[in-house]
Amino acid sequence: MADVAARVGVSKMTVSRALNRSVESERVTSEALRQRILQACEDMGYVIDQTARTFSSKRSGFVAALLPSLNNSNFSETTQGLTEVVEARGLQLLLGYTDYRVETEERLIRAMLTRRPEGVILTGGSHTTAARSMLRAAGIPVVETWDLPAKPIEHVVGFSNAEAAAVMVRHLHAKGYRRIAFIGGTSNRDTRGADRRRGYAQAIRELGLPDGRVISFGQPPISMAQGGEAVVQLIRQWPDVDAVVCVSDLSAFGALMECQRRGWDVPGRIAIAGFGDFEVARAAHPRITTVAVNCTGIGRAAGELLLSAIDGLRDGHRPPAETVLIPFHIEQRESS
Amino acid sequence: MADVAARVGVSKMTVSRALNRSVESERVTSEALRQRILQACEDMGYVIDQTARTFSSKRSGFVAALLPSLNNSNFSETTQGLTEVVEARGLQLLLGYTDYRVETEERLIRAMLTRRPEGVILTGGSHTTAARSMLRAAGIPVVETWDLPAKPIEHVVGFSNAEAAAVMVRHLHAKGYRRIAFIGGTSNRDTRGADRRRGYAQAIRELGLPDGRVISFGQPPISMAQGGEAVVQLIRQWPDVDAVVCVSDLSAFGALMECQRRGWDVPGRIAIAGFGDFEVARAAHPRITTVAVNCTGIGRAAGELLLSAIDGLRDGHRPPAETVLIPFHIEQRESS
DNA sequence: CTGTTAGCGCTTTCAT
DNA sequence: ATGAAAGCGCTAACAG
Repeated sequence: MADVAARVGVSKMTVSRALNRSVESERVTSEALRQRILQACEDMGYVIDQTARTFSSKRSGFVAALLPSLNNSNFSETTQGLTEVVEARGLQLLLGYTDYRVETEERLIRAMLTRRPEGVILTGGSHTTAARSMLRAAGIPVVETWDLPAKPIEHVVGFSNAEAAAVMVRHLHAKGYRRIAFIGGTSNRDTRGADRRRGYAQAIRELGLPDGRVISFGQPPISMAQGGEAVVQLIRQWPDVDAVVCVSDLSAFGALMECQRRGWDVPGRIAIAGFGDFEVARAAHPRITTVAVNCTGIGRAAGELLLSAIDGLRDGHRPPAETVLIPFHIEQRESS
Repeated sequence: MADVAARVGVSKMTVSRALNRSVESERVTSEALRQRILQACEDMGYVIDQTARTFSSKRSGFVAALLPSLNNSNFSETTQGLTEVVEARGLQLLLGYTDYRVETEERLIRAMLTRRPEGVILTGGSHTTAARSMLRAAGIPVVETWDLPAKPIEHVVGFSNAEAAAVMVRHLHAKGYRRIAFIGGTSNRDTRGADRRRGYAQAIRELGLPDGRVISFGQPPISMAQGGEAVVQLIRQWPDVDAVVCVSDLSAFGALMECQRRGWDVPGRIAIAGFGDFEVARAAHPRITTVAVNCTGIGRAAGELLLSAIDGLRDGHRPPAETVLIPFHIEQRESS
């Protein structure tokens, strides 16, 4: 930077300001001078050292987003929306994936925080105590997504997974189904999955339908193959079942394919519903009834919430914690 | 750090060394003292400032990996393998996604480089000139994966996509199919897809089969829905076709479902083959014949190559560029 | 094995 | 609008 300054005939400070003009909107250098400086940087192949900048200014220029999985069209779309919003503001998005494990999430949060992100986006509302306190201590804005945690860390953009599953049960009930089962994972590692099961169970009770028809199969997130195995077990255990709500479209799809393999008509023998409106649910034959969420919208809203919180913090105040509800709806398709 | 040092009654430097003992394997402080220091850090709630550490030491402690998509089980598995290897060495993996666009990749590389990663993992062998020169200038190890670029940047872990597609064509030919088509995207944005098409075309020529039966449909990576539309167009255009190789399992699956919707028997009316051995190919009914690659193996090999290059660089020498070939094989299933 | 000294490249702060 | 000086928190290098 000193070399560039020398070449243009100004001080390091002026170069620094010219380079940061784009980030801050304050006008500092004359546009002509600024262009000369930028040109000189280009000519000399100079790029600012972000590590020194971060170190000195306490602003890292990045935001961390933690995803449970890198193989999920829902989270992928959310990330897309997040990227749009955050990069438009000149912040970089750095991703990590937790593999649906809170311990991994904790490790990642710790690692990310040492790099001083300006904000953190989490997926879900379930975190270790250590993770919570680290985030609190860091004093940076946090947004939890895809969930409606009972005790949010700060901001939230999501919906009630329990309510969504309940709505699906009521929908199937309205279509005339009466012996409605649920397929999900064995543990509560995927807390959104556990919430959906809870919502299912409650709706069943409220409607006075025969309950307890729950197949738990495999470590979440359960796979297509596990969905297939689960539906076989389901029909063996409760032969009278006429519909099944699956914890996700992936297991729903696995169940659907297994039914076809065994010659069980869907929805004639059994109706199948999924969750998430994954691509596979739209493409399958028959197309799978599912709960559709505006995934990109979650990302955008989370990004905007985070940005305004970051802005607030820079201006010295902390905006109050906000919760943005994202609507969902049932996509009624051929599988029910 | 000074406070911790004061409390333990040593110098800052000793604290620094104790904290870095875990990373470097050199033994510096006595274990007892080290434990006391670590305890003091814990008690005082002190965590090292990674940004200062990075700034001072020129070691960021992270490796950047760029993925084309966050919704692809192949890349997800590769990342899993990469994570294992890289984190075992105390390096953090920071992810970015390019959306299959070289311009986005270039922007990401620029942004990552300002944070001084110790190495970079790229997907594919196609990059902008600017990206290549930035990476070269950065002087850090680079590994390209999932491809066999003609002019690699440095290290490579991959296989020939063209050859893999050719092997699939020969496999179908051996099974008796003669009028074999190809479904892929319209542009060369997905270069691995373009390579596969090239391999297909060459194998067709070498076998003396009727050629030109290529449907290009939509911007890559082409979706399930587009695979479905493409197969309809294919059968309309060349009604004599008896098999189709799809650029990926996703489009193969879309084609398969569309055939079922229209009552075209698979593989009776038309055989369908995919690429990648995605979960959906194993779960579909009928199961989809595909090219299976050891995805996790690619990630592990890439990570190991990168680590040894980083080690070499720390010891002051640059290990010669290496290319690791990853084997692939045909999974013959029910769709052909 | 431990301490001392001197920065790393930038921005903050305070002048002008 | 621009410049000069003073660090940010840590580690490299060297000395003991």
